[in-house]
Amino acid sequence: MPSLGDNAPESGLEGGRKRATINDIARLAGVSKKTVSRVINQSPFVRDETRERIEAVIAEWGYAPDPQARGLAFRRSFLIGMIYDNPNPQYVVNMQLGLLDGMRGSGFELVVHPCNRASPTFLADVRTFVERQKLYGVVLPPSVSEDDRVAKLLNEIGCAYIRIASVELDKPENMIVGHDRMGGAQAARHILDLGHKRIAFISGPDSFRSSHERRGGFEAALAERGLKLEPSDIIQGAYTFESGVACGDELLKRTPRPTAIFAGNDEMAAGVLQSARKAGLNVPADLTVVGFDDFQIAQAVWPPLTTIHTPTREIGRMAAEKLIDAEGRERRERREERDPARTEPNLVVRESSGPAPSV
Amino acid sequence: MPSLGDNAPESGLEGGRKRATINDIARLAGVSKKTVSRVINQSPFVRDETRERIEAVIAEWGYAPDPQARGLAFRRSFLIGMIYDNPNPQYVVNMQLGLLDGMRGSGFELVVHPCNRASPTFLADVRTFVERQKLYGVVLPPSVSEDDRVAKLLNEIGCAYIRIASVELDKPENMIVGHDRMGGAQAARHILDLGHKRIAFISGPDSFRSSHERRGGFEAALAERGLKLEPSDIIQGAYTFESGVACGDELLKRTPRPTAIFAGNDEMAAGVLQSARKAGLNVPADLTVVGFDDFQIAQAVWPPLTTIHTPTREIGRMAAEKLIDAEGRERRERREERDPARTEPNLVVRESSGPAPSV
DNA sequence: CTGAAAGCGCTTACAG
DNA sequence: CTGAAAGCGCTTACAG
Repeated sequence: MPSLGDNAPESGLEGGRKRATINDIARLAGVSKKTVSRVINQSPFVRDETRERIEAVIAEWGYAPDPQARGLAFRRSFLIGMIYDNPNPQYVVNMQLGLLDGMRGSGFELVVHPCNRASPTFLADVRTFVERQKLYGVVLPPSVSEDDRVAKLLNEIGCAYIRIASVELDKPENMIVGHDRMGGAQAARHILDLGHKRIAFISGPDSFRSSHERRGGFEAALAERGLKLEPSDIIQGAYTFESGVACGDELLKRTPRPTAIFAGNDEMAAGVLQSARKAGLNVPADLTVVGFDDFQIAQAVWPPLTTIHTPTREIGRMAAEKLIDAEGRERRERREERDPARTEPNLVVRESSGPAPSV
Repeated sequence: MPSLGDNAPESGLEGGRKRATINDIARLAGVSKKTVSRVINQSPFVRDETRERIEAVIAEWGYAPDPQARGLAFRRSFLIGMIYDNPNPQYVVNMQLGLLDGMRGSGFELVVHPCNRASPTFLADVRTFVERQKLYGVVLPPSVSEDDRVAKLLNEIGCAYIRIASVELDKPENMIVGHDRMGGAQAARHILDLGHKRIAFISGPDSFRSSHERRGGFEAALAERGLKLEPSDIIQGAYTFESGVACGDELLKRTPRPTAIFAGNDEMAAGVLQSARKAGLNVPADLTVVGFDDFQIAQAVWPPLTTIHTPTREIGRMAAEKLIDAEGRERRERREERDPARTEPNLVVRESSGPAPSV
């Protein structure tokens, strides 16, 4: 067999002009195109000897089926959509990278679709997007994932989907569940281990499930050690830097002041740092601050934030694999790799947390 | 004409089961599908009366041509690729949003393709991506945009492309040129206006054109006021936070110390802030720090960074429009909107810059 | 296990 | 200005 590329069409006289089609392969292998189609689609109903001959021709010519033609015949494209409204760039990029990791070598491509859940045409837009592109499937990160109307729509139009969320909102085959609750508990234990008693929590917006889960885990772990947050110890932010500053201001003017603040995400924690600086407080000597997510901001800020690292990219990879595998693809082996621990959050201790001040 | 959606197929007995095809529209309008195709493709060779009749049927049934079928016949998809290796999440997300802005309503979709320019299979990968998906066109942000091999390849395989870069590297129709040079000059003038004399510059890596342009603009504006940077006043970073810390450490231990540092991007400027804090220096009293980009980090850091805002999203919008319009689409009107000033960088003064210390 | 026919939903020549 | 035929590169029934 000639080496690849030696007499591939690209190097011939008509260099790169035309790619081989299923008809070329069929002719060259002396079979019908239907049989070539069978080996492309891994049908078991092909004699080994025939399959090998066809595969050799395919390899020799560097043939790859046209996804557009295949899609037209299948009535379904080889496109996977990511429909999202998460405002954090790093989350978005990490999620995209993770999805791409899971899609690598599969022949699928990723189409990105930011959206606005508050728009009156939101659902119609999603529907148009999915139907017009005949999407193979879609991945929904929070908070789109938390919108049952979207899941209902997708079910109606028969589009495969994976919801990424911090609680099991749907059938297991449609879910990748994060462990925000566990992360909240890790934060609580860390703060408790440092000896803090006056502890406050800045939650994210109510509309995010993660917000409730992080809080729930935090409060549960506190309760395990006999500590209970008063309603006044819990204050609501918006997952933004500015809201972190505002909540910090509010909390730090109190008497007695909390000695530790757990913020629902890094941006708000960074805001608390800002607020503490304005108040002339020293972190971590006077105040411990713990964030959540471990995005870049956690390290760019001073002091660098102790935070809960969440494996966004890994979760994305699992979501894509689940979507693709769902249809009975190979690479079942990879399942082994899927160590659940890899999707668990973990505490990263940096310099914004320290022992409770001995008052 | 019945109102849209009233007796559209979705609401019929076979609710949502089947979308109208070109054949349905042709039959309903009493013409051949070729004529429907003509109105879809805005051919001038259709009698007005015929066109209106067809358009009415199209509107009534909410018909939209299948991009996959159209792509197969056209031998070209309605997909636009973004091929990039820029490591900054905010840049990537803003660029994606800008491209999407420019594509809105056009029927095109965005396929993202991060890549590694150092990979031995890099060019082959790009080629496979473009050819297999029969991409309508691709947008190349830096530093992929600066790779002439990519442009050459794209020309060879006849794929439309737009290079986004800080210098005119290609024919105008293939370029969106940023104004990094102007931004560098703005930084210089600001620092000069504050009375600084001992000024240092932290450049990005040599492999980024923006790095040279920002420096070039900075030095030129300095020269206009009779100031010249010594080679030792220029130090090279890597556009990363860590490199900013390292360069800051290096610069701040000198005697005499610079009173102002212009860093080639915000991340490095944030690093300098960190370094200054370690050295016990007060910003801006002892040291002025100016960044470039105006990404989120510029505001999260303390003190908030004076920096050069670059309109990444707007540039992305222009790139997408140029790619699509290039093929002779309508919306020429929009051209008017294209105020060149909107793509220019501009100085954002925050708290990291102040008058030169009176030593 | 393999193939000939028809079709997916469009467009490109080619006529008229 | 309009249309009938053939084709884009695949797959789905249906035979054998």
